[in-house]
Amino acid sequence: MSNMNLSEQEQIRRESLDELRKLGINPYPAAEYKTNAFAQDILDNYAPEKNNFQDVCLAGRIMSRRIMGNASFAELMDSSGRIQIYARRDDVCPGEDKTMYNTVFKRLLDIGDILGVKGHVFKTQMGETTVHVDEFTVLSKSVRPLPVVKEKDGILYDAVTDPEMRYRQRYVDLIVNPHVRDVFRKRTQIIQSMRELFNSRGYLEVETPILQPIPGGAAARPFITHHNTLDMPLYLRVANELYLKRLIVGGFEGVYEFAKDFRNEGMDRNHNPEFTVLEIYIAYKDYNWMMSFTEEIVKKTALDLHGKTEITYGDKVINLNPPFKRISMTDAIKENTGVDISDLDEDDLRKVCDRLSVPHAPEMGKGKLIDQLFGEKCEHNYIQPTFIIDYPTETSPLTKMHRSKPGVTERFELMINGREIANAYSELNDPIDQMERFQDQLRLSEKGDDEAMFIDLDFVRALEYGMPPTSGMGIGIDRLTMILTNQPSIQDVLLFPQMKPESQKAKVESKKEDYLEIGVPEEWIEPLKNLGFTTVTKLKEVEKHTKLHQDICGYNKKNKLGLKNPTQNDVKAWLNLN
RNA sequence: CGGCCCGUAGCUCAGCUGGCAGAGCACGUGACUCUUAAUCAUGGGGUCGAGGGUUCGAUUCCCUCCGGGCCGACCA
Repeated sequence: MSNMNLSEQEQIRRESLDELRKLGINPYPAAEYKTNAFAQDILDNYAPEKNNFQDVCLAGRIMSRRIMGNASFAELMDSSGRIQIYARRDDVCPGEDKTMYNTVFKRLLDIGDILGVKGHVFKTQMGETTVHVDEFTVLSKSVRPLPVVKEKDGILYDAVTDPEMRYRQRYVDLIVNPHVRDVFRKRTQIIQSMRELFNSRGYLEVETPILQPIPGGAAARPFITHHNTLDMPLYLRVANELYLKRLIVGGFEGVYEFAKDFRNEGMDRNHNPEFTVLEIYIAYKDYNWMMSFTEEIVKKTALDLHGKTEITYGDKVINLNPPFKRISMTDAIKENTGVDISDLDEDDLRKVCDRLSVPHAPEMGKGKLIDQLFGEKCEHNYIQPTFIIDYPTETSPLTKMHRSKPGVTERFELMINGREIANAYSELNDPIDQMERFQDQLRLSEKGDDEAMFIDLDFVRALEYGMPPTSGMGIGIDRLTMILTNQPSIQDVLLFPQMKPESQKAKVESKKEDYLEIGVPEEWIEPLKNLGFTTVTKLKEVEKHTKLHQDICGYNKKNKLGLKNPTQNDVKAWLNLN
């Protein structure tokens, strides 16, 4: 047994496990456990005068225990919430045999175990709604102690806050931090709200490739992988835009996808290597229509979630009630810096950047410089929802030229809390223009812009067959969820945020045979490993066999192993010091 | 990639100027039939993230590494 590596509490729980088995109780039963109640439903709806919930069966995890002599309390947590249970010896054990109460309930159960209970609901003298247990079933034994979080008057004591624990072991976070489950329920609800809206309009939810031969649709560094059979590189998608537009070419009027995208870039509180984007494309619409639709989407999700459009994010109050402010990028820069860039050329823009100490690089073109000015000086100021419209052509290669303003495209981004939440265009559907824009991107790429877009010739071919005028939009679901659930970091709205792997201590251990070969009796192998001599080599590095002998005898005594101590000469022989 | 901070019992955290490793909860044993951060008594539990250095002596000081957080850079 290598129980020596387990903590005391883990060992005790494993012993309880064995004891349960000896009592004929399977700690991991296979059978379905039919419940007929949830904790929250009981708490909300139990009324003594109605005499309801008198034959309930529920299942959940033991979260706390208050063990007394012949009666005990515990708290059971199911998916809906927590409820107190009350077990009395003579109710649980009506006959002579009191084992189920005295031994199983009081001694062998632990915080963290999954338990099923049958009984009736009552109110205690203290007024707490409680399930009086007539019968209980061990449904799953927990052999690893859970962090114990106590709570009184809504204040948590010893709450688990260590981010590493919370993100790496999200299952623990979800168990002991109930509000975390709420966040993820809300995340799903946000997506459901949108899906309802889209489906009610007859738009089609689709799935498009995640493994793409050309990572198109956005300017970003992709993850690359390799397909063995085809012997070719494949990329994890950075966007699904080009595929959805192919479907509009194919004749669907509205298509959407909740897509995981992947970008091989930095990680911080707003960026995770994989993230979720809703992209939606609708034929015969333009970006003006899409702005109104975006307002409707945001308003609906907020209302469905909170019943109001005014939300709190950190120390800010944000009102998501439409209409949202609309301002062109040029006007936004004027509003925030006082500089009118509408007639400036590339050199002038550089001077403006220098004057405002906005960093820029030689390979940046006019569009990039404008983008840079906006990003540095304007973006963070738009706390209330604001549409920034009419982006430079250079950085918008998939967007239709503006119908009346030269040099800009029909594109908008929605800013909330100073961050981009949505991005949309009147989609470029002129195949010849599209091909030229792709070639411009190629030139930028040759100039050193490593995030210029790849050319997708098949996409151009699709446009050549004719795509109806279309507007498309993408919403960053993670960021929207952050705002709607008041979470400061993207890691708080991702169930399993990306983390560096834990250092799995590469445990190189010598085999049993290796120890036997140098003369160590089998019974001493485990103790030696626990003393740190996990390999024969390490053992042989010992210089004083007398010291090792002392350690071994001491270990034997301390752990009450009752083994026969080796002689000094035995130990000397293992080390080959003769 | 740079700056700052953190890593000690299952969990939350103390540990001062280098001198036997601490508390609360949890856990074990005993008492207790409506408790609720249950209570009372009592006991056990540690590779102080890893490795190296200085020192008679390192959880503490120095260096390297690993992991995490915040801020910045990059990145829509």
